[in-house]
Parts: sequence; structure tokens; C-alpha cells
Amino acid sequence: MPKLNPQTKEKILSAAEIVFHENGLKGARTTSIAQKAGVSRTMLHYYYRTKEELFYEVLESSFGFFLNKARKLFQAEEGLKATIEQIVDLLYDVLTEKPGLSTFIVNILSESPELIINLPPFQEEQIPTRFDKLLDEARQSGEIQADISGENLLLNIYGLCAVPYMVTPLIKFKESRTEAEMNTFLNDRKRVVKAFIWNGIQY
Amino acid sequence: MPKLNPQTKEKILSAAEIVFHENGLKGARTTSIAQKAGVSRTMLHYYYRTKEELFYEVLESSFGFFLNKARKLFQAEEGLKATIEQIVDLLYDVLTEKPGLSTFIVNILSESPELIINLPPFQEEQIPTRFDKLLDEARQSGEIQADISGENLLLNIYGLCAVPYMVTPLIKFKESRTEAEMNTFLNDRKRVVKAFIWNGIQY
DNA sequence: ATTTTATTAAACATTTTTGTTCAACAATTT
DNA sequence: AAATTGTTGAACAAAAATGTTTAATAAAAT
Repeated sequence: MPKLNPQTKEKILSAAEIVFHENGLKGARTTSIAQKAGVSRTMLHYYYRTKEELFYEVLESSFGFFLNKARKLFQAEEGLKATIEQIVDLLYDVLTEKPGLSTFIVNILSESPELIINLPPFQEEQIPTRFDKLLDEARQSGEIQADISGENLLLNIYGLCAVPYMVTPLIKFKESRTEAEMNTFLNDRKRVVKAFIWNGIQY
Repeated sequence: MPKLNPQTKEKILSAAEIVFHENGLKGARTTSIAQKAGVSRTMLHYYYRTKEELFYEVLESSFGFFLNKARKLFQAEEGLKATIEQIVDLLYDVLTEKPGLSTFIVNILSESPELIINLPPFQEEQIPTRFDKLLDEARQSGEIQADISGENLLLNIYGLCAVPYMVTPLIKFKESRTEAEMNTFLNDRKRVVKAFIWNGIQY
């Protein structure tokens, strides 16, 4: 009968999140995770028997993290413009907190897509449909004119928000930005992206 | 003194490209590469002594592939609108041919960014600056009004084009699309993206 | 016909990574 | 003071992956 300390378990889980986000399932090393968590590898295997077990917890919490927030957002029942702005803010918040999340998802989608496709929160997902409805309403009120599907709009929003996080080293290097300059860039870009999206669906 | 068959070398290289694109450096298995190439693992090591050596060739050819085409495009010296449309076409062409390329780049940028940052074709890259110039001209002629940097515009274009390829399994699954339906979707989306970008930089 | 060339399968050594076991040790709790 | 709890390091076993060697072979070139 094992005795567990929830704080240690949490330390391991957050270290695992970072390492898995950066390196994917196969690329991650349990040694790096233990080291980053500041515990011995013995402990890691004590709390999570296998690497796969630990990975699965990270996957669930990472993916669920975003989708849960997104779902709440749509419950607010706002109009198209407000919803877009809120979802951009949300994506930026999530990615500021977990900058490696997009890379991670993209990785897993490539290595073993079924892991994500079978996740209950993904199966239940209805965001594109919600956007279809909001787009229809906005078209009827004359607020926008563009003929774009909810699915495409969501892809656009996600692409525009996530791409700088996925290519951060390039953005940082090219202009030899410091960490602070990088944050300024990302912050400025948030405004750019919002304007770009709204203009993008006119006409 | 080893005797080599260029066709076999090529077979190994293209198989390696697919496997590395899907799984990254650490995730790829030399066994999968040899199998996909239809040769023995002995041959793989005969033509490329180590996995790293093979990986580096894939990285250079993959990244160079896109950048070389992009550079030619800017030499044509067209206006902003034509350049945007051509670069979208180019990205779609490249990604249709190598659908895993974006995932691969994003992967490497996460695992070991220096590998990409130190690539000569990347070091010499001037695309954002070219866009700055085209944007300036277009603003002066009244063609566009938006205050956006070349760097942000390039990020937008890249994000909009690459994201469907990076999340293909999600797009395919949600609407249970066949391969053919997926191609139709991507083709339709190309038009959507072009309109979205052009509208996006108005005002 | 003989040599050269490209290839393979099989066996093997090496390295890397994962997972297990266990004795020892502080810090708490009883 | 004794027992329990969470932890560690070290040693170890097992598995997975990489890289090497070699003898054999079929096809092509001489």
C-alpha cells in the first residue's frame, strides 16, 4: 500500500507537462522529467508506474485545459465580434501559460492522432458549429459580409494565434529579441490579429 | 572504398523525409525508414553512417526546398497583392507535396532550434523585409490601409496556410471526410485564405 | 567465365532508456 | 522512543534502438 504526497505528484506532473510539450511522447526522457521536478527517478516511477501513464495524464490535462475554458466562453452567448475577441484573448492566455501546448498537440496529431481523437472532450466539441450560428446572425444583421464557414474561421483564428508560439525561436532570433521584447511583440500582435480577423471576414 | 547506387540513396532519403516529418529526430526509427524505403537496415547504415547524418540531409533539403522557391518568387518583383497570392499558392504547393513539413519544422524548433537557426538558407532569409517594402508601396498607392509589419503579415500568411496541414486528423475526423473530401476542403480553403488575407490588411 | 557491384540476412556489440528492487535515511507522527 | 512516511542512491534487469561485421548471393560489367 503506497503512501503518496499530492504535492510531489503535482511537481512531477508539471515538470512532465513541460518536457512532453517540448519533446513529445517519444522524445521526452523520464530522466529529464525527474530532474526538472527535482525528484529522483525512483519517485517518478513510484507515482506513475510508466512513462505512458504519466503522458496520458499530461495529455488529458493539457487538452482539457483549453477546451473547458473555450466551452465556458460560448455559454456566455455573446455576438460574433465579442466572441472572436474573447477567443483570441483566451488562446493568448492559454499559450502564455503553456507556450509549448500547440507544438505538443501538433506533435501528437502527427505521431498518434487517435490519442487526441478519442479524448472525450474532443469528441464532444462543437465550436465550429457555434461559429456557424454566430456567423449567420452577423451576416443577417449586416455586420459582416464574408462567406466563410465556422470551421474555416476557427482554423484561421487558431492559426493566427498559435503560429508565433510554434515558431518562437525564429521570431526571437531574427530580430535578436530579448525575452521582454518577445513579450512586447506578442502583446502588440494580439491587437494586430484581432483587427486582421475582423477585417478578414468583411466582404 | 564504398560503391553506391544513387537511386537507392534517393529512396532512403525520401523515406527518411516522410518518417522524420511525422516523428521528428528522436521519434523516428531507422527500422521504419529502411522498411519504408524497401531496403535493409544494413543498407541504410551503408549509405548514411548514422541516423543524425541522415536527419541532417533531410533537414537541409526540406527547409531549403521551400526557401529556394520563396526567394525566386520575390525576385519576380511583383506588387503586394500578386506576391501574397503567389506565396499562398507556393505554400499550398509545398505542403501538398510534403504535408508533414510544417509539423516537422515546428518539432525541430522545439527540440533543437539551433539546428534551424544555423542553417545558411535561414540565416540569409530576408522575406519579412521584402514584405515591409511591398507594404509601404501599397500603403502609398492607397491599395491598403492597415498598419501591419512584414513580419506579422508573414506570420499570418504562414499560420493560415500551414495550420490545416498541422491539424489534418482533426479536420478529417470531425466531418468524417474521405481523402478526396479533404482535398476539396483544402482547395476551397485556399480561396478563403486569399480573400481573408487581403481583407485582413484593409484599414 | 570471372570479377565487381549492390544488396541481404543474421549475428553481434554497444548504447540508451526504461522500469524494479532494496537498504538507508531524515522528518513526522504516535 | 518507536513506528511510519516520503524520499534517495545505487545497483540491477530488461527492453529498445543503434551501429558493425561478415558470409552469402544475385545481377551487371569486363
